[in-house]
Amino acid sequence: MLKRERQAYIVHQVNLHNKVLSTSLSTEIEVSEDTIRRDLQELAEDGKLIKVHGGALSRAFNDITYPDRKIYAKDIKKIIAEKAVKLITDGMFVLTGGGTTIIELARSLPLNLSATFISGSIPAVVEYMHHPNIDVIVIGDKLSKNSKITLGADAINRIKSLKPDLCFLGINSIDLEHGITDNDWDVVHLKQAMIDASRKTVCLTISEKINSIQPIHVCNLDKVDVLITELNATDPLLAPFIDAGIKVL
Amino acid sequence: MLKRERQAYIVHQVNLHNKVLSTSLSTEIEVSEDTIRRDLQELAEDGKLIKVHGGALSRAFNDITYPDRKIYAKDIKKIIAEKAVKLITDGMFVLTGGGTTIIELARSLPLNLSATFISGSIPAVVEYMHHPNIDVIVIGDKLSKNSKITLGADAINRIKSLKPDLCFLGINSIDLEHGITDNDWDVVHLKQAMIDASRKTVCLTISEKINSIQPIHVCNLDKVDVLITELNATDPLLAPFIDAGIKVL
DNA sequence: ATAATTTTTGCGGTTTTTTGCAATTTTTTT
DNA sequence: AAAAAAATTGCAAAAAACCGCAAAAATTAT
Repeated sequence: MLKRERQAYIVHQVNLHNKVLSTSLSTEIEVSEDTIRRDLQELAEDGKLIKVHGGALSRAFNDITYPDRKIYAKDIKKIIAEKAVKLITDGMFVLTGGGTTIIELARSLPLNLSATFISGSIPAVVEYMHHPNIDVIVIGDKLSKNSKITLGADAINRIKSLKPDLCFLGINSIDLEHGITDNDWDVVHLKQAMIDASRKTVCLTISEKINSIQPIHVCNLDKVDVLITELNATDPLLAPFIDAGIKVL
Repeated sequence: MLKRERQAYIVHQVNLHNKVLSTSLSTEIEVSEDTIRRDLQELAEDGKLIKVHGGALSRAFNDITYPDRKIYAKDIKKIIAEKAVKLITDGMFVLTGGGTTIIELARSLPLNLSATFISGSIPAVVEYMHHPNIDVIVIGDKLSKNSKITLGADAINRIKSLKPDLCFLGINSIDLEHGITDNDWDVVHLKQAMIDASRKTVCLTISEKINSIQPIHVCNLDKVDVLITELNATDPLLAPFIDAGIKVL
C-alpha cells in the first residue's frame, strides 16, 4: 500500500469514527506502529487530524462532546434562550429560577426590553442588574452554595405572595409519564411554589434531558404551558408533549 | 478510551450537569479514580472546569466574579478591612451593608472563619458565596440599580426580625455633632433598621469622610460602637470620637 | 538499463507518558 | 473527637513515543 493511499485511508477512518488507535491501524494496514505514528504526525502538521497519545482524534471532535454532536452545550442553551426571550413583552413580571440555561436567557434579553424580573438566583440577579431597563426583585433567604439560589420557607412564602405573568424554569428531567422531576428536596419545593404562583410556566431544557427521570416529583405535565428545547418543534422526540397539550417551541 | 477522548467526555458532562463526581466518572468510564482526579486537575489547569473536593464544577456557572472595577482608594479600604475582620469570630451572625469598603472586607475574610453573613448587597453576597465556610443569608426586596443593594419595606421587616451580633456599615459621612448622615432616603431607613437590630454597630469609613455632613440623618454617635478608619487610633482627628465613647480602631 | 540519490520503512534501545496501587495526609461528615 | 471519604505522594509496570540507523523501495540521473 502506498504512503499516500495509506494516509488517505487514515483520514477517512478518523472522519468516520472520530478517533483512531495507532495499534489498530498498524495491524489493519500491516505496517509498523512507527510508520503509523509518522503518518499521524504528518497529517497532524497538515491539520487533517489531531494527534494524541495512542492515536488521533478528528479535528471536529477535539473540543466537543462525546457522541457525535456538533454544537456545544453553551450554543444549545443560547438557542433555547433566544426562543424564550420572545415570550417576554414590556411590562411583564417574570419569575425565574437558577441554572445555566436561565443565565443564558438573562444574557439574551434585548436591551430595550423593560420588565420586572424576580429571582432568588444570585448569578441571574447579577445579570439582570446589568441590564438597563429591567427592574429586579430579589427573593431573600439562606443561600445554597451549590445551586447559588436562595432556598427556604421565606423564599417560598414570598413567592406565594406574587402573581407573575411568566415563570421560566430550567429543568433537569422531564418525562411523559412522570412529568418534571428533580433531585433536591428544597429546590423541588421552591419550583413547586414558583409554578403555582405563576400564570404561565415555561420550562427550558436541552433535549438530552428529555425522557429522563429523577427521584423527586415536581409537577405533572398539565402544569407546564410551554416547553422550549434547542430542537425544532417538529422533532419527533417532542411530538408526545405536543399531544399532551404543551406548547412546544 | 484515549486520554483526550476521556477528558472531552468529562468536560461535556460538567457542562451538562454543572457538576461531576469523581466516583461516578470513574465507574462510568471504567478507570481508576486516580486517573479521573488527574484528568480533572489537568482540565482545571487549562481552565476548562473548576476542581473541587469530590469532583468538579462547571466554569460558566461558578465564575461570577463581580467586576473589580477601580475601587476608589482601594489600598486604604484594604487597611480598614483588615482591622474590621479581627472583630469577627467563629459562629457569629454578621449583618453587612453594601459599598466598596464592605466588599473589601468580604474579600479579606480568613478562609477558616466560619460564620453567618446577612446582606442585601449583591456584590457582597457574591463575595460571601465564594467563601468556603461562610453561610449566607440574602435579604430580599427590590434591587436598587445604583447601590446594588435590596431596598424597601420587605428588607427592613426582615432585618427587624434578626438579632445579629455585629453590623458592619460603610458610611458616607460622620460628624461629631450630627452623627452619621447620608443622602438617600431608602438607604437611610435600611441603615437605621440594621443599626437597631444589631447588638453592636461597626462603622467603616476612610478618614476623608470624617467631619462631613449629608442631608439625611441616620443616627447619633451613641448608636455607634466601633469606628474603623485607615488612620492610627492615636490620630488627633479621631480623638473627639474616642471622647464621645466610641471605640476607635 | 543501471547507477546514484532520495525517500520510506522497520528495528533495537532509550525515554516519556499513562495508569493503577499502596501508604499517608487532608478534608468532610457524623 | 472519631470515622469515612477523598486527595496526595511515591512508585512500578505497561504502553507509547522518540532517536538513530541501516535496509529496502522509489525516484532521478546518466
